[in-house]
This record gives sequence, structure tokens and C-alpha cells, in this order.
Amino acid sequence: LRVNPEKKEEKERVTHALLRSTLRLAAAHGFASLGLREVARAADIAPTSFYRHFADMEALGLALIDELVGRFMRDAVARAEASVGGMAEELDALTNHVLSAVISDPELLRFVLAERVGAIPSFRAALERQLAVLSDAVRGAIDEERAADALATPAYVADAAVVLLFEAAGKALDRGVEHVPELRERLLSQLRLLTPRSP
Amino acid sequence: LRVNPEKKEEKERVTHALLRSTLRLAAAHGFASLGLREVARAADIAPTSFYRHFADMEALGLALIDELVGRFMRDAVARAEASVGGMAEELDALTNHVLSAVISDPELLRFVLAERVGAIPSFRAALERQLAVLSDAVRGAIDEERAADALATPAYVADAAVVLLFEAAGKALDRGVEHVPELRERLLSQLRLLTPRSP
DNA sequence: TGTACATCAGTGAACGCGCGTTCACTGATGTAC
DNA sequence: TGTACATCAGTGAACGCGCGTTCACTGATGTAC
Repeated sequence: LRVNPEKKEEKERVTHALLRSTLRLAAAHGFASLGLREVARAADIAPTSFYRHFADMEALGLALIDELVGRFMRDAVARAEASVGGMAEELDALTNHVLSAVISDPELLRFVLAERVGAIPSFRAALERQLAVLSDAVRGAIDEERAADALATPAYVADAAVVLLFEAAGKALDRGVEHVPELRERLLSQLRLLTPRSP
Repeated sequence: LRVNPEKKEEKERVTHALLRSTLRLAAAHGFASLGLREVARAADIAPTSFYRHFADMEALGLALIDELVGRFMRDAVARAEASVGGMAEELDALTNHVLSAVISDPELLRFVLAERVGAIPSFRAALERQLAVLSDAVRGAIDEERAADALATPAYVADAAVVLLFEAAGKALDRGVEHVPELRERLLSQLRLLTPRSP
């Protein structure tokens, strides 16, 4: 049996509504506190319809990480690679992408920050994989400017940069958008120490 | 009316049991998922007795941060100040204190890691204050070795060091105690970049 | 000393409520022939 | 073309359960005089 593409789209629309509703509710009260009925209510479907999309809340969370967080990370890397210039410009593009999420998608940012170190092991593992994408991009950017005979940038440098980047974004979430410029300066000062030569 | 010191001690014993039970349960399923009845059950008191100690779970969490997390931070700083030697030895003592909690109190570590960036604003604020204690100690340690005419260490250096320290502890929690030595080396490499001169 | 009263941690019964899950059903759509 | 059947997202009723909270009570202890 073939599937009607319209029907398929409609199902994906509802699935997406479940993911976004979850992000919104999780930002307010924490993912761990959410129930299937609460999420279904927010997505305007009957509680029992939840099971047409996910087996339970953990499966929903993993899908959320794969799709929404995955897209965020891919977009970040794409923006960095599309930037013109050297290491400094690429790192700037990455930094801007993450810091601008403080306005454009604070709920996603809170979810990543919280679940990366939260109580659910499968979420921690999935988010570590997602953040590794950013870390690789940072490493690539730094390596672009290293001397031809220098050693490749060690992973711990790029990993530290990513951790400090999200730390800055977390502070921005708490203190408000108006503090983004000073937090960006602060972050750049930290990154300058991590990346041996230049800006 | 005066209070019987024995009675007071007994009450504090039960209060402490509530805090420890909460830490244990939160490490397994996340603080946000905990209920008052679940915590009371784990502390071996009737659900209604919970109210003799705290108004709700949020009040309990704030007391937990004040008392258990507070003690942890004070102990860390005390160990650093008691160490003999210079900056390197003080930072080593701080690092050892936090990393040894991977064995001695993994539940506290998970709580600090998770709630520092979790969904409850009052917890984030309270934990930021607690971590500032460590950050100040790190700054003090670095300043000890700076040249007499050099500028004082900026806060962003010490803050980054503390963030990376807890990041290492979080990785150790996930990967197991046997990875602590390599994670410590990795952390020290990162700290060397942040602290201009020496180890 | 005895007696009346105050304090307070802990309790069991009871409440109304929202939860996750099961089940059988509907209705739209696609397939077989 | 019509007819019988399969698929599948969505649903409402119903279930048993644990939740937070209230209430009035107990019993140990301290205070007043």
C-alpha cells in the first residue's frame, strides 16, 4: 500500500506541533515534569492520539533532539562555512548563530542547556553527539589558520570553546537580550585565550 | 518557650533525610519529576509530615542548595587554601575536590550540573551564587602568582575555569570513574591555556 | 510539688484531580480485481 | 466501473493509581504558678 503524501504531511504537521509544544512547556517547567496528556493538550490533539506519534515522552524527546536540535546545529555549521574570511570570521558566525537563538529560539536553547546535563542518559548521549558537530566545526576553523607545520588543534580546545559558547548563551537567557553584547565580548576574550594566535 | 535541643536535633535529622532522599531521587529521574509524597516516602515519614519541614518542593530545593551545596563549596575552598605551594597546587586541590565528588557524592554533582541550567530560576540564581565562591577562590589562586605590576586576573578567566571544571566532572559522571585521570589531564590542558604563565 | 496550659513534629483519613494506558470505534483513503 | 477489503490517524469512555493538600488528632515536652 502506498501512502498519500497529503496524509503524510498532515501527520508530520501534528508531530511537529507535539515537538514545539514540548519545547515550550519544557522551557517553563522542565522536561521531566511534562506528561503526555499535557503535551497532547498543548498540541490540540486527544491524549490517546499521542501514541500515533510516539511510544512515550522519552521517544518524543529523542525525536526532538534529532530534528529540531539537529537542524539548529547543521544551520550553525552551514553559516560558519558560508562566512568569508578566516578563523575569526568562522568563529564569529558560529557565535552569532548560537547567541541569536537567545531571541529566535530561547526554548530550544534552554532545552539543550538543561538536557545536556540532565537526568536522562539517552538525552545526554544524543546531545553530546549533536554538540560534537559544532566542536568539529570549531576545530576545522582554528586549523585553517595554523602554520603548515603545526600540530592539528587538539579536541579539548574546540570542546572548551563550545562549552563556553553555550555557557554564554545560558547567561544571556537569564540576564536578558540587552546583555548579549557584553557577554559576547566576554566570550571572545575567553576564546582568545584558547586559540593560541590571533583575534 | 525554649526548645529542647534533643528535639531540635531530631527534627534536623529528619530534615537532612529529606534533603538526601531528594538528591538521590533527583539524580535518577530529575528534580522536576519529584513529588512531595515520593520524597517523604524515601525519607520514611508520612506525606503530611513533609509540611513540618518545607512549604513545597521548591523550598526544599533551595534549602538543599544552601546546606549541602554550600558545604561542598566551602569545603572545596578550605582544601584549596590549606594546600601548600602556589597557584598550581591550589588549583590542583580545587580540581581534586570536585573530581573526587564523582565517587564521594555523584548525586550532589548531578544536581549542581543539572539545576544550574535547569528550568527553575530560583535554583539557577542560588547555584550561580554558590559557584561564584569557587570562582573567587580560583581568581585568588591565580593572582597569587602574577607579577607585582600585572593587572588582577579578570573574572572571565576564573569563571571559565570553573565551568570547564564542572564540565569535566560531568563527563566523569557519565563515562565512569576509570576515566577521571584522562579527564583531569584534559582539564589541566585547558586550564593551562586560560592561566597565562605556568602549569 | 502538682496542675493547667502551650508548643509542635508526626500522623491517618479523606478530598478531588490529572495521570498513563487499554479498548473498540470512526472515517478517510488506497488497493485488488 | 463497482465492490470488498486493508490501512491508519484520531477519538471518547473507562480503568486504576498516585498526587498535593486539609483537617483534626496524638503524645511528648516545656512553662506558669
